[in-house]
Amino acid sequence: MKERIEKVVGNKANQVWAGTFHSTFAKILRVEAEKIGYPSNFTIYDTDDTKNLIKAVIKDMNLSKETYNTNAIYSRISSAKSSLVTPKLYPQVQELMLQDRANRRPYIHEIYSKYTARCKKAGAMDFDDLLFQLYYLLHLNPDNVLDKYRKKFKYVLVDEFQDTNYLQYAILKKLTKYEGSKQNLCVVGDDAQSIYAFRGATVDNILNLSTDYPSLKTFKLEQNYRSTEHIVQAANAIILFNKKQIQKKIWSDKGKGHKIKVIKCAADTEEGKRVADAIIEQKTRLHISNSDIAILYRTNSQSRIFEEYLRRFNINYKVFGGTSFYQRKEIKDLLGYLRLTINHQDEEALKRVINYPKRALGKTTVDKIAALAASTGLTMWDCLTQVEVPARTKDLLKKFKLLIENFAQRSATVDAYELATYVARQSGLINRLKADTTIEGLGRLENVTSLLDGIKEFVENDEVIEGAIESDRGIATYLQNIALHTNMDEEEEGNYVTLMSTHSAKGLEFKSVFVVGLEESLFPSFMSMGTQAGLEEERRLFYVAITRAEELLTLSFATSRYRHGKTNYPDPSRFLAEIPAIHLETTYNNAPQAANIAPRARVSGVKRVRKQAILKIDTANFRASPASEIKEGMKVLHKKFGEGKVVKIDGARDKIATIHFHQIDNSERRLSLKFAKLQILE
DNA sequence: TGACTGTGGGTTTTT
DNA sequence: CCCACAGTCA
Repeated sequence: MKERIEKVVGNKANQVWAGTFHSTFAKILRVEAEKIGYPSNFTIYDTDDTKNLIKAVIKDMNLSKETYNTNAIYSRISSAKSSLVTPKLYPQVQELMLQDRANRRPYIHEIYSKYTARCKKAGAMDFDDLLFQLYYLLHLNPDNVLDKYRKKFKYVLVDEFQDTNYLQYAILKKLTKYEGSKQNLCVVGDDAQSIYAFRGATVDNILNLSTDYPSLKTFKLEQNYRSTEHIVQAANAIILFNKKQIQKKIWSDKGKGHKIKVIKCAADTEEGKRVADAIIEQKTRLHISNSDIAILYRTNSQSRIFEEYLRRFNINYKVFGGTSFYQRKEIKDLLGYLRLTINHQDEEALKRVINYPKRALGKTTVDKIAALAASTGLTMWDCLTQVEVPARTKDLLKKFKLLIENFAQRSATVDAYELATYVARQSGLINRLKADTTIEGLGRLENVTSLLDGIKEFVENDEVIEGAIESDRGIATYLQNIALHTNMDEEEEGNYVTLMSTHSAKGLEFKSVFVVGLEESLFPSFMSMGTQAGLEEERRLFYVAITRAEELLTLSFATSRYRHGKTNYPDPSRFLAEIPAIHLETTYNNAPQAANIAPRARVSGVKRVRKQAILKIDTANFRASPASEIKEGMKVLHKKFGEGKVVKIDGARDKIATIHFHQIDNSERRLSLKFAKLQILE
């Protein structure tokens, strides 16, 4: 998105804040947190941290973990927050209390309340807090912070508006709807593509818009510029099966195009092979390249089979989403140390690293600390030296505390990369990993190394973000970035087939799309098939999936599938039967006919916007020159942007150089000389 | 304290 | 099938 903006307005794009709701608000909170009683270096709890903390609270309250299922409680708390129900308010909302009582879980409000207190004590916000706390910041309006952001964001644009929830909309209203506001709000959305109801998104936000903004102007975008007619019409036909929808007729003038192909397979493994076969065929007969192809599936675990065959066929691919890099144990361990270093109160981080690598501080000791913390109201960190334990353990605890304090001291003087490297070594993590010489062990060590590389890259990114409140390269900002990292961030230059979940594919497009695993219970998922609303959301998801295709759409299903240790024999998805036969190349019940794709029919289309090429620069011979020697008119070399000419230098103390880089995209970039590593060429 | 073993349960999508 | 967790024993 930022790259597209830059193409239109040039370098000024730097001044635009563009990001997810979560990342944008986290950026604000990083500056304003202290106004609402959080430290500015607050931790962001991810789903694992959140669930672990909920588990701990349930245990502390001596409630049965069968009745109080962690996932159920989490979603209860999350939706309460997303509807602006505070822990205090919760017991007063009859509807919620009645539901809880009906489910025999009357103590949810207490868990919610204790959970919230623990987060606050730990200086931590969960994903929902980034919205919730921001709302309260604007609502309580200390130091007239509301005015500051209203002035700052004179124009607000929201994409994929159908996926916003009540709370996000409430925040938007705070920012754009007030006495004297120009109400410069522009939203783009499609109710047919609403696929996040499970996390609180509501189409009501679209419907309420004209009430909240009476001068609203609506523009219907009914022309599809992406796909050919068979695909568009099939999509139209499918969405008609939903009762709840805003009427519209999408059309395309890109010609009939290819019909939709359906592949029937005897087994999930065969599906992998047949899809790989079809990809080879498209590549050779239609000259489609890897980067024009995507395989979309309902669940991330389906990727494995396709990976296997793509590898076997030597087709380059990249899997997005799933268990992300940042969720791997070894990565979370190192991040845990870093989190604890910048925020000692972070309980989840402390529990994670206190005995890893082994320091003889096991369950008994940790339980004692946790109990003391619960009874005194102190944080676990403070209890490290207070808890009553044998003298030997006392020493070990002291040593651990000193270790972390040493990291913290060091963080004041070195950059994030040096700190992380130091922590990785001094904590014993590296040695522990090195001791494991299995293939997996080597992989884990490699992961840690590439995490360190990532931090290095982050530190060396010296471009000035204008209009940003801070352009911070500290470890706190780094941790925030990765906590809110989306899998779009992983997109990189290269000619690979894309493998991702249908959810992740929203907003993207490919010449050729394979939607796989079209079986009852899988797509639609058995989790949502039961209710009309659930089923309609699955159908919208299918709608999203097939409308990613520009020219070629292939659907596949298997009649037997191995899942959770058992072989299942699913029926084909009902969605297949909802596609009018006229758009299908073959009826999937019959044996496949010979493909009627005209040979050498070259596929055309707009090239997808890709990340700009990264210059290959000989980093081995790169030697940064001292900032003080950089003068206007000099020719300099930058590790990422290549050669450039210093156009001008502004500022007295914090000097900012405007440099014209001709190798990368012929643009001017403003770099802070405080951070910039430039080598003087002449 | 920590390694080891067996049991049992869940099982989707994402910030 | 895979993971988490409880219980056992040195």
